Amino acid sequence: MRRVAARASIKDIARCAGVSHSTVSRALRGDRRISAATAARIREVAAAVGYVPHAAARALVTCRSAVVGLVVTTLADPFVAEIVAGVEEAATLSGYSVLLATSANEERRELAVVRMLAERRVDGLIVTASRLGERYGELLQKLGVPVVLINNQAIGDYASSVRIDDFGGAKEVTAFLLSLGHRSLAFVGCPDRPRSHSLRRSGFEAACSELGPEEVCWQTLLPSGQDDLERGAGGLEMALKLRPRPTALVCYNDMTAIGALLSAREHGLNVPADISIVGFDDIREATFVCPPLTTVHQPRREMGGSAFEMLQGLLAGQPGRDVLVPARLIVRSSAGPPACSAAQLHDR
Amino acid sequence: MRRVAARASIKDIARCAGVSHSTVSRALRGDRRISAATAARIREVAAAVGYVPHAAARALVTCRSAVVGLVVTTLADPFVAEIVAGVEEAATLSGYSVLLATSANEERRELAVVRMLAERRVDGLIVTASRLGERYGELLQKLGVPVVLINNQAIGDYASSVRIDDFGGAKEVTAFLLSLGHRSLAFVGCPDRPRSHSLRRSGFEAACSELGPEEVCWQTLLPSGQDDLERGAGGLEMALKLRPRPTALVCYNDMTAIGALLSAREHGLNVPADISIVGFDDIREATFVCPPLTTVHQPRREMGGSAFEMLQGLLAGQPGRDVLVPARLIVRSSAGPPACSAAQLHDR
DNA sequence: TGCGCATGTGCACACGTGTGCATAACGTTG
DNA sequence: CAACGTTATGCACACGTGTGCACATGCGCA
Repeated sequence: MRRVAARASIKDIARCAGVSHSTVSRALRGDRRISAATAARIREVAAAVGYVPHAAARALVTCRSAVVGLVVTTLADPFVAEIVAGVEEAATLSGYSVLLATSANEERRELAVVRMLAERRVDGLIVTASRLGERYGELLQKLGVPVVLINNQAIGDYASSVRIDDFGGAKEVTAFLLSLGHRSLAFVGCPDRPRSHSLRRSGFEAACSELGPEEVCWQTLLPSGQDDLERGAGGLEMALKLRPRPTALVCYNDMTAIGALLSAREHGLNVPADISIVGFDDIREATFVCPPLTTVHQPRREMGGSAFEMLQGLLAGQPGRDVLVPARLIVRSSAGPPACSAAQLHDR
Repeated sequence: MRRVAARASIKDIARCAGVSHSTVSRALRGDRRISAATAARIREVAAAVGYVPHAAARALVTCRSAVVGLVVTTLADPFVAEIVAGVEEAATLSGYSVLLATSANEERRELAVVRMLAERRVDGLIVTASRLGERYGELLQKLGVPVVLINNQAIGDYASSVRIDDFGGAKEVTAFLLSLGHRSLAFVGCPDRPRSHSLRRSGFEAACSELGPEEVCWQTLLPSGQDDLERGAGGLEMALKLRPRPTALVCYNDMTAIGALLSAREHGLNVPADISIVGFDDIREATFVCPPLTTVHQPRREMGGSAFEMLQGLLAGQPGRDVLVPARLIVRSSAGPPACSAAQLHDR
């Protein structure tokens, strides 16, 4: 029971100021019942001894830790990292701290993570695009603490969540391609992420449907592959074999689009002259790839921020909501008008 | 004083099992003095009531929180994010949790961060490439807790730290360029980050010096600009005006190299045929840029991991060390042999 | 039987903070 | 002058866990 780090406590301050520790506690917390003179003296002593309140002790008695847990799949993904940045910023602004945990989509890690967060008695939880989201009901029960999901992939639950408008974004970028004159399009999908995949696909189809099947020809490709990059390359290969050959690819996300882009380059195709390729997410790489990617922007930082604010609302007793964040079209140069090329005419 | 979340405590278990709470505490912690039968019964009851230990209460009495603070400048930088991932992984493996804090290199934020970490009574602190590192002595005193610095930019202190071998990496990539036949080189620097800048520059110069000034011509460019991208572009502009014109640019980091690359493209120059460009860091963008960047790899994840292990060592009473992490040359296609072109001959 | 020892358990306190209630001092009013 | 309200403070307990020490029990041995 030896004390390792001997920091001044309110009892020490009380002794120095000649009052009881309760008076110190109240004075430092700004209780108006303490006389101005006493409060001033106490604050003076506190500053003199370098008093730093002990969060754990306070948490013990108040049953509030002022800590939120943030569970992500992996921080290696810059997409996730920016969401984390948004959460951290908003949390700090409200006097909360962020306990970071990585699930890596592994069952064992997830279990350990939940256990850790339970032991630390976090006030609330934010979970991004993880499998954990699927079992959020279980989570809620286990931790007994409000949970907010970001870009949750589980279909059909009605937790509090912040999601990008997958449908609207995909529809908008597809409409953009149609307005450029494209009449044969393909969607390169990613069934691993069921919810956003089906929503983006629906948005793609909705835009095409508005012109009608006699006017425009569209279909969905589901290439297999280890990661998005591979699937993108596979999507391009599949597209090249289609007749009529698509003049534009709407890819599930930017990494898929970049995969398709690199593969197109290998096939000696010029983007966008020979084929237009668009993505979704607007990751940093989209700017540097050549040509820069036309895509749909997700305001990741803001999404992290509003997730925290929603969590704060839940903690204050407000009901949960399902917030849809609008997506914004970013026009760069990977999409252009379809070349009325010999190849294309020939294909017909 | 109403309890919000009523969780079972060891006292509840004690009541159910008909023992004292001390016995429960000892049994759950594996104290051998408790008889096997009692311990088994207690564990059974604990599982039945869904007991979850209260980390804050334990921290209060043991004076150890099993939490480390991790201070970063910004998570928006994927470079930083991967270090965070490495720290988190190692910490979790050792039963520690990570409290994340962003300083944004702003004085006010830093103050708030330190205050927060002090209140939470973190056991130790890891600081990455921040201005905070410069005042680590002050930090140490204020928090009274071991600190490990990653890629610290402050020159001349001897804290525990993990650093990439800036000198060795820059020397290796420069030697590679020389081996390709380049004889006129420029280093595009970034004086904002004094320590790594001067070390990389020294590595560059050391490699060149080995061939000697009569054999090879080299110099350092210090373009101004808002960010690395701009400085890279500026570096290229400056290089184009030099006589003899450098055939290869060694850039402070990948973002600078990418800036130079994009600018070269705008000037109608072919990389690497007209000019070779290499970077440092091996960020993800380096793979996707066109042509893919030859660069020096920093094992960020591993560096985060060893920073945590060092911190654990400090907590166990081991002395601080200054670990230099070897950098590895990554050959891609932004560097090639210098064209013995008309332009170059003409310039002489 | 008395003594010493090993084993198992409980008592009581500690950690630092917050708060309901009692109380003391003081001023106001009937 | 007494009753009462207001203001300022302290007492005592609570939160959940860990641990030094005392103590009870049982066993072996002189």
